[in-house]
Amino acid sequence: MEINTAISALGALAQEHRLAAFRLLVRVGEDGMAAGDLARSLAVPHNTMSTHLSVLSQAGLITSQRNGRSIIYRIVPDVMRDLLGFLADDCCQGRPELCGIAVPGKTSTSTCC
Amino acid sequence: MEINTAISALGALAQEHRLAAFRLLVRVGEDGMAAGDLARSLAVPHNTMSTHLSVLSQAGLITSQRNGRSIIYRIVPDVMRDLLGFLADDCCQGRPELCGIAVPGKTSTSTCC
DNA sequence: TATTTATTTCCATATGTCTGGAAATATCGA
DNA sequence: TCGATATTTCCAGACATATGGAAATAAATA
Repeated sequence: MEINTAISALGALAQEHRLAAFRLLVRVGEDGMAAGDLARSLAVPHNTMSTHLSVLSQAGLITSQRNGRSIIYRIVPDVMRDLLGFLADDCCQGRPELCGIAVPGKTSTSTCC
Repeated sequence: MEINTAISALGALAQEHRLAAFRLLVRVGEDGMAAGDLARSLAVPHNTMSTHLSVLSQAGLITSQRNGRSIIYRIVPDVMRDLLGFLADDCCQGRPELCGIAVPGKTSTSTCC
């Protein structure tokens, strides 16, 4: 993962409503959720939520797809996985105990280190 | 990890110079690094770097300790580990394949799920 | 076509962040 | 005590972000 990709993903998640929306989308999985339902669920005005969703979208963390009058948002699993891998990467260069996570399929071994 | 802790940690890392400083501190490990050395290494003015270090510090990601004229900064491994766990948490509630990481010691099993 | 529903875009305001010059504080060595 | 070194704090300008009212766009339905 490129450093600028990581920065915009971290920045996108570093906001109360966006983090909440992202976590909700993660939980609902590939069914996704309409913009209006997200706004209602999180008690955020629709236009404000729309702005936040576009930030998450531009960071590549979610995608949108029109379905009739609604626009369905879904997470992009790969980007989240890459971000976790990116954050874990450094500590695994020499000091695995600092990160304490394992990333399957990262290399030949079954841990990130 | 509390949600506000996560937000400030994410926000602290979502900036070019801070992310670079943090990653450098992760790489040097518990030896840590002086504020001036960090500024020089990353080609950032000392006062600007000082501000960034205080943001990382307030987010709990690093700590400081005076050593003579220098102030040594070190990462706080637990907070990084907690943040990774926090981000991984949601996707592991039902959709482990989305997160693709394992957090040892998370529960009784050896993976986060 | 007109109406309702769903969402986005436009816009202005308020607030927060990034930056670096200059001054203040702290420590060491002479 | 003085000067040099290391770092922080203060400050102000430039820029970016968050918010929500109002209008615009898009789609379904009658």
